[in-house]
Amino acid sequence: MVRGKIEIKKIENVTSRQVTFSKRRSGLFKKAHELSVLCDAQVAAMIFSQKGRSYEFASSDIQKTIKRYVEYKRECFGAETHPIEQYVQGLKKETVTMVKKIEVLEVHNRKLMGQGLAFCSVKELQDIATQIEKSLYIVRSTKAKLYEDELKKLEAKERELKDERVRLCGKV
Amino acid sequence: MVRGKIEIKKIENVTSRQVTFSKRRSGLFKKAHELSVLCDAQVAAMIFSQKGRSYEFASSDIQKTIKRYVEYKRECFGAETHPIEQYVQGLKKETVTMVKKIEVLEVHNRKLMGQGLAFCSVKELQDIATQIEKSLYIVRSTKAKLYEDELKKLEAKERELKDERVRLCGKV
DNA sequence: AACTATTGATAAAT
DNA sequence: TATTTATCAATAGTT
Repeated sequence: MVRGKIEIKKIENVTSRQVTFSKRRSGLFKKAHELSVLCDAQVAAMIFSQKGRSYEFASSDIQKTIKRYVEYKRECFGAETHPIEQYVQGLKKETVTMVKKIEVLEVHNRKLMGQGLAFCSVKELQDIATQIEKSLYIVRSTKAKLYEDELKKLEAKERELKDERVRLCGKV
Repeated sequence: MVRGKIEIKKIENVTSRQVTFSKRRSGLFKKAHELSVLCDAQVAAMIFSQKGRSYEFASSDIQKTIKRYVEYKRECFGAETHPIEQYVQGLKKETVTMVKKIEVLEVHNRKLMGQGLAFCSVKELQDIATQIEKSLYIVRSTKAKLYEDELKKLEAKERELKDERVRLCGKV
């Protein structure tokens, strides 16, 4: 460009590279600014040095510019560029579904507990009563069965002990 | 800049502005590219025309560059710049809570329906039976009350009709 | 889209 | 890092 035009390839001399970086960086930002003013455009430029230092220029708020860019990209490539938002949408949907499910369960539960019956029709009350009667039958049967099983176990144990006693008496 | 230097302010002539936009845009991107190569830096530039058309340059993947920028910003300003992540965390937590709630409700529900009693103790079965008996009592009472109310309403109606008939007979 | 006169950018020197 | 200077690059206005 000057005093013997330079080749566009990495400047190996560190000092020289740093100087050039500083100069061209401000040059680029100046150009960016001029473009934004002259043509009434929104311009943003971001530069990261090797060392990770960050420099930026934005004709208006850079956050807005980036947001706008991202939105533009989404329009181009569809939703798949934004897994986070999709994920959030999914979570929200799931939440709504679960809230509904909880409501249904609670209502059902309350009815089975004999609560919130104020606005039930006779038919509904009959259905609930029938269900509860069935439940009661099952629970009682289960309890009875459990009793029976435990009783049998005890009887078996008793027999065992009796046999043991007989054997022991024989030995003595 | 040339043939009478120009002032840096919005070019009012539309054609002229469009031409300048096109020229300076490519100029800016060229400079951006040169900077990235010469100084081994990561450079990104985004331009939006008035019309909303988007142009971009990136020395490497622009998504990466933006991501890097955002990460850099977060480091500067702390987590509060990322309400989305917090929001997602909140949603997740809520989801977990609801899942647990649903499980509890379903288990309770099933027990009240006489299901999943296989591993209940006698004590538990007794408690469930008691609860169900109470429920049954409430439901039956409610139903009886409802019957009674309806019966009263019908009786009232009947009386009304009878009175009506007496009045009509008198007139005739 | 191409040209060109002129300003602007900047590499190297200081 | 800042200034200077000698060149090349960019580009406004013209064709």
